Amino acid sequence: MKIQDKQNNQDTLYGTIQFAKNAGITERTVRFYESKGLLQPQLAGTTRIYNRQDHARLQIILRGKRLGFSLDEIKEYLNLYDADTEHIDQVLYIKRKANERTSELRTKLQDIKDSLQELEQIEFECIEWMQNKGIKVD
Amino acid sequence: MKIQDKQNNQDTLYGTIQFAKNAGITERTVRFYESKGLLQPQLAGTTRIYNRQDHARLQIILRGKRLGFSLDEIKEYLNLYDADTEHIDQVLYIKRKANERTSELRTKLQDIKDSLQELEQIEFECIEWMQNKGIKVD
DNA sequence: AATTATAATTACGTTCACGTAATTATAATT
DNA sequence: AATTATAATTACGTGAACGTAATTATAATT
Repeated sequence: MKIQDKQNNQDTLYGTIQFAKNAGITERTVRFYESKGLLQPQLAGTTRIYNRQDHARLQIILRGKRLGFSLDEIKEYLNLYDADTEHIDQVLYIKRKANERTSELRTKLQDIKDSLQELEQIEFECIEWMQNKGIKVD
Repeated sequence: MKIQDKQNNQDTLYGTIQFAKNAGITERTVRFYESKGLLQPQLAGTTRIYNRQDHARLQIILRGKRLGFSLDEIKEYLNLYDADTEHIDQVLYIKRKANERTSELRTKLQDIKDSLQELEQIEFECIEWMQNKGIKVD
């Protein structure tokens, strides 16, 4: 038996409202993400049921947003996870896309390092300014 | 004499079009940034003249955009640079803002590290898949 | 000075990522 | 079965960040 058996593996389930609240976003946003194909919760009749996988997906979505990716880009990223790899073409495609994303992230990583360094410099100058004025610094 | 003397320090100057082209953005975007107070080029009559400082500012703007900051946030960030620090309140404010920005960047930094690790894992699985199929990998 | 080219100024349009109801449908409770 | 509560479905609105002209003004050239 596989580790992740979607049918038998019962975990905590949530409705749309709780699912949204747990992540600190609105119901509207959750529905919007589903409408864009980023989330595909199970249906109990007409009501949406979100499980832990859905939560994990949402976390990836929110992380992507924090990094400035568009929802379309995030969708592509999610596809790297749940792609059904039957043909070699699929696997190669995923590998290529993963590498592309890696490059983008490395750029952002460098951007952040640069920014952090500048901020450190700014803070240093502030402290220096205060020391020159004879002001005690914590 | 100060190192950076804006009047006497002559460097390469550009008009709006060239300035935009150099950065790989449109004229409209440059004007838009000025209208939002992110750029303040010198005026030769009615024509805008951009110098190296302006270019540096633009690079910071674009970097901020790559990291997903809004133009308003970027504007705040730019203010940390050219704030005229006369009063202690000003300096403390800048120091605090710099620290806030640092925190945000650390979060993004962690987000990126997590993402990079996941991508590495995905790539690994792709390679593994291909090896299992007996496919040569570069 | 008249013409041409360059730059600037309105001003309306657009896409993304939702917000904000209002309405409708379904589920739960009495 | 009727009522109440919960969830889902339209549908119009919004702010950010520009795009895309069209028009106007300024600068450069002849």
